[in-house]
Amino acid sequence: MEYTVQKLGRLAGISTRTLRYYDQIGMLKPARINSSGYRIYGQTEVDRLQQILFYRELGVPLDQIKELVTDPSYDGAKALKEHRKQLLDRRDQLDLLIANVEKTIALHEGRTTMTDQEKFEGFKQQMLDENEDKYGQEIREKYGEDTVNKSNAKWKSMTQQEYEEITQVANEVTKTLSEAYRNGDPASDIAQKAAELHKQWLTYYWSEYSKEAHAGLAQMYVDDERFKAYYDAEQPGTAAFLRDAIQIYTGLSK
Amino acid sequence: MEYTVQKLGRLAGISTRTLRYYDQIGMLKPARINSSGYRIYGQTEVDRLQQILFYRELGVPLDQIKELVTDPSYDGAKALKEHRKQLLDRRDQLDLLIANVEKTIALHEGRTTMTDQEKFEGFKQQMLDENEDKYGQEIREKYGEDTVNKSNAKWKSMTQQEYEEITQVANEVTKTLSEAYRNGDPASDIAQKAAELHKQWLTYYWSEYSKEAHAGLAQMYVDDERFKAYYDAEQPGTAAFLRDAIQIYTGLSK
DNA sequence: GATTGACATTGACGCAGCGTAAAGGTGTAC
DNA sequence: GTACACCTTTACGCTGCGTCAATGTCAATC
Repeated sequence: MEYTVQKLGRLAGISTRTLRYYDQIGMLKPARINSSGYRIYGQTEVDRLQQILFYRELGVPLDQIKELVTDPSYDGAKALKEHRKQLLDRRDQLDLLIANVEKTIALHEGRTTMTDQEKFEGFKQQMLDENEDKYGQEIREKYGEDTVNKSNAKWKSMTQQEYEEITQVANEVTKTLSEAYRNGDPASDIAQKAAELHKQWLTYYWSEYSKEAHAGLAQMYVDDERFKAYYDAEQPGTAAFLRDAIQIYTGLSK
Repeated sequence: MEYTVQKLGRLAGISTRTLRYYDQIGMLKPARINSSGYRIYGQTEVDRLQQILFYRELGVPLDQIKELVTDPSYDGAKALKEHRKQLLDRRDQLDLLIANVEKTIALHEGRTTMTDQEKFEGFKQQMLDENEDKYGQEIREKYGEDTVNKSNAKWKSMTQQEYEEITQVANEVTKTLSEAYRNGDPASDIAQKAAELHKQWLTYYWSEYSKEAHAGLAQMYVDDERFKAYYDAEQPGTAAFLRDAIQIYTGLSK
C-alpha cells in the first residue's frame, strides 16, 4: 500500500503540512519521490508515523521523538521518565498558578460586597484604628489635619484595583524586607528596594508624599511597641532595620 | 525617581529586552524619551509594570494583560475567571498526559522483567496455545513447519519495543474494526484500514507475509468457533465482517 | 583630547510546530 | 478541453522574548 501526503494524512488524522514538516526536519522521510515530485510513503513509514504520533500524544517534543525513532540504541524508558518529570514539574507550576488566581478571584469577590468595616482587617485595620486612636492627635498635629483626613478618605474610596495592588505591594514589602534583613546591610540594593516598596505602599494611603514624613513614620516603627512588634514578629530587629533603610533611602540618615 | 531601562529592569527583575518589547507592543510606554533617545520611566510606569508582572505571574497572556491595565472598564474578575478555566483545562490535559506516560513506563518496566510465561497472557496466549494445540498439525501442514516454528521463535525473542507496538496495533485493530463494522461496508475505507492494521499486527508473528495466508487466516476466524467467539464478543458478525474486509484487502474475495 | 567601558538605541533572526496563503504543476473525470 | 482535486515549493505568521550586530552616548580615566 502506498500513500500520498493527503492519503497518509487522512489515515493518521494529521495535516499534509505536518507531513511535509516532518519530512523537512528529517523525522519522517517518504519512501520515495515519484516522477512528478510527489512524496510516496510505504508501510515502513506508516508504522513509523504511528510511533511518532504515539510519542507526540504523550507530549514529547519532536526532537526527542526523532531520537527515539531514529536511534534504536536510545533509551526509551529513560527518556520517558525524564519526560514524566518535566510533566510533573509543569503540573506543580500550574497548581501554583491556579491557587494564586483563585486567591485573587476570592479577593475580588470578597471585595465586591466588602463593607468599609470589613475592608480594614488584619494589619491594615489595626494600623488605621490604632493610628486614629492613639496617634490621631499626635499625627494630626504633626502632619496636619488634612493629610490624615485625606488618608482615611482615600482608604474608604479605594477601588477594587487599588486594593488588589495594595495587598500585593504590602506582601512584597514584607518579603523583600525579610530578605534584605538576612543580608544585613540597610544600604544594600535589596534593602533600598524594600524601602522603595514601602514608599509605594505608603503612597496608597498618603495623598502627598514627603521624605520627612516617610522617615518620620519609619522612626515611629521603632519607637512604638505595637508597630515594632509587627515588623519584628518574624525576626527581631527588622523594624530598626527598615527604619535605617528608609533613612538612607530618603537621604535623611543622621 | 526616574529609571532607564536597565535600572527599571533590575528593580523589577526583568530584562531590558522585555521592557523594549512591552514598549513596542504598547503595553508599557516610558513616561518620556530624553534628548538622546533613552527611555525614561517614572513612578506611574513602575506601578503599572508591577501590575503587569502580577498578571504575568498568573500566566495571563500579554494581550489580555494589556486590556486589563489599559482599559479600566475591562472586567478584571471575569477575565480572571476565564483564565482560571483555561488553567484548569490545561491541568486536566496534563493529568491525562501524565497518566498515559506512566502507563507506558509501567509497561516498559513490567516488560523488562517479564518472563516468557508472563509474556503470553490474555488473548495472545490463548491464541498461541490453541493454535499449537489444535491447529498445530493443521497449520503446519498448510503453511509448512518452518512458518510455524519461526512464528513461535519470533514470539519468544520479542523485544520490548516490538511488544509495545504489538499491543498498540492489536488495540487499534479492535477499535478500527468495531468502528468499521458499525459502518457496515467491508469495502469502505475504514474497513480496509482495519484489514491493513490486521496485516500489520500479523506481520509481528509471521516472518513472511502472503496474501493467501492472510485470507486463509481470516476464513479460519469464521470457521473456528473459538476465534469467532473472540471477534464476535462485542458485536456478533464481526468475524465474518473482518474476513470479508481482508478478502477485499488482499484482492482474494471470491 | 583620546580612549575605554558601561550603558543606550534600532533592527533583525531564531525558537516550536505547524496554519495558511500564494503561485504554480499533475491526474483524472466528464 | 476544462474543471477540479490533488500535489509541489516558498514564505510569512503566531508568542515572548533571547541574542547578536552595528552604532550612539555618558562618565571616568590616561
